Amino acid sequence: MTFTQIRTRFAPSPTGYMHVGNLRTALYAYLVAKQAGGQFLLRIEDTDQGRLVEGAVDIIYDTLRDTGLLWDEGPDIGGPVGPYVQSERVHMHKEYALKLIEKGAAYYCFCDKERLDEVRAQQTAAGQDPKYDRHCCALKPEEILAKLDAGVPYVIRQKMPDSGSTTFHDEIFGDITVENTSLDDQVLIKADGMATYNFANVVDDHLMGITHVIRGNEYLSSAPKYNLLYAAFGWETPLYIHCSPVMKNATEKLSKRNGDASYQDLVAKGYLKDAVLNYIALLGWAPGGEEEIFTLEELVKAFRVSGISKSPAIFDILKLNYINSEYLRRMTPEAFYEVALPWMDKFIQRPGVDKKLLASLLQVRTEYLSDIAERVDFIDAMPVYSDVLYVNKKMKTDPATALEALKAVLPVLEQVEIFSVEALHEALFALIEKLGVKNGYILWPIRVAVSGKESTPGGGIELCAILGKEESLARIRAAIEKLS
RNA sequence: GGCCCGUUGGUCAAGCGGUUAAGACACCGCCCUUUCACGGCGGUAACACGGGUUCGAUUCCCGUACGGGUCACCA
Repeated sequence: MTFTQIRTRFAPSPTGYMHVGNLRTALYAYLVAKQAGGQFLLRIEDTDQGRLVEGAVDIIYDTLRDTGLLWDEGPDIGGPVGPYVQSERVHMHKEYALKLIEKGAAYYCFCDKERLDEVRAQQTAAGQDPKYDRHCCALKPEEILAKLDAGVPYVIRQKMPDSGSTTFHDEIFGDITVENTSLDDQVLIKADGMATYNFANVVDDHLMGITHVIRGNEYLSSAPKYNLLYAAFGWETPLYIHCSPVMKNATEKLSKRNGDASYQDLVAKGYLKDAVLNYIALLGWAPGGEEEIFTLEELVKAFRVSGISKSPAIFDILKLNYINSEYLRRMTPEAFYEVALPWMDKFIQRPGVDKKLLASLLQVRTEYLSDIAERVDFIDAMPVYSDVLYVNKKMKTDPATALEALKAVLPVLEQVEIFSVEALHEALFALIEKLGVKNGYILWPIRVAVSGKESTPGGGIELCAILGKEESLARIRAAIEKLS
């Protein structure tokens, strides 16, 4: 099968969570393909049967679908070059391994683990690099046949050149050259008949018409071996794009064990999926211009492989907060209300709270949805607070003036029928004018009296409107008593 | 340890032989404001180190240091 378009793939192994780094690799692969009008494929690499984790494939599907990284071909939807699950391609891998043996680029190996360990131990003790000693490479054809007939377990190894060097090109790192003698005769087909990743990915990428291989740079040092494989088959090598890892800090990669920055965790904390995707696109990639906020469609247009950086990037939750709050702020009030409602419901039990009003106040103050919790905690119950909160230099207030102000406020509020922002505003500003004082002289004490906090969503007027008449008056009376 | 790769402010990063070394986040200050936030304005802060090459190095080369990756019948 030949393809004329650009084809990329995301090829995760289903061994657990979807990390931010994985997701970024998927995103970059998607962008490279879509930008050129090509195809983005999903292939599940499950050749290590021992490490499979139940449900992991679903996490991959869900995450990709959730973020809009839709694949054109994959295990669930099929395609022209299936199957898309690596374990279902064993017969192809085996077939190609055999071809390699015919070409003299691979050979059977019957060494068992004990011998291998022993050889390794000796080499290490002698100060040499551990490397397969090619014990089975020297086997005569009849010896091989005899062992095969006898059912001796075997693997198939790639035969590396004895001399010279191999150069491969990476779009990010440039040309990298290694001495062939430093390459080990790696296993291509395992004793269980499955291909190793190192072999399967080469065969599958070729058979699937993959033109751009995008993956983490832990494969950088293996890449020369892949090129040797492509060369042995006489296949054209794909373009390589090896991405540096996303780090938790300067020395540790981001991982489930290290922290909580898996995609699922971030969404659970109330980060928007578009914001997460936007942020991770920026982690290790620089857009040409000043703009940093991109929809997926915009990323498709703006993305350039040349903008990917070589060095690892540290995941910065503060920057994610910023991106996320930017998304939140750009939403319509209605849309924000929709996403904020479940969180307000979760943290507010008091009936009668005007959540539309609250949402409008929360919209510019929220960084991620779960931080709504501490912003609204005063609604259900007055926190314990100190009277020093009444001290505000700019407003020229202190506990004494606050007591005075609240005593003046109470009768005025008692006269207000409906606690709407408009009605409260009118009544209180009339009082302010009558008294000839600064706004804050009256309003600051109200805020503290009804919330017990110095930072709240909205000022005293909004807070009273949210709490309603009965509760607001009760809190103000309690405050007067507390101050007296 | 061998091999491979990387290193610009606290973080993400632009830069690609001559620049006052962008921008964003964070931080600080000011303004606005019924606080915080938002918004506006301004500020602190960086080329890991040592040698070359060059009229001139953040940029090119070589070392050193630090960090990462890899040396599996894991991917």
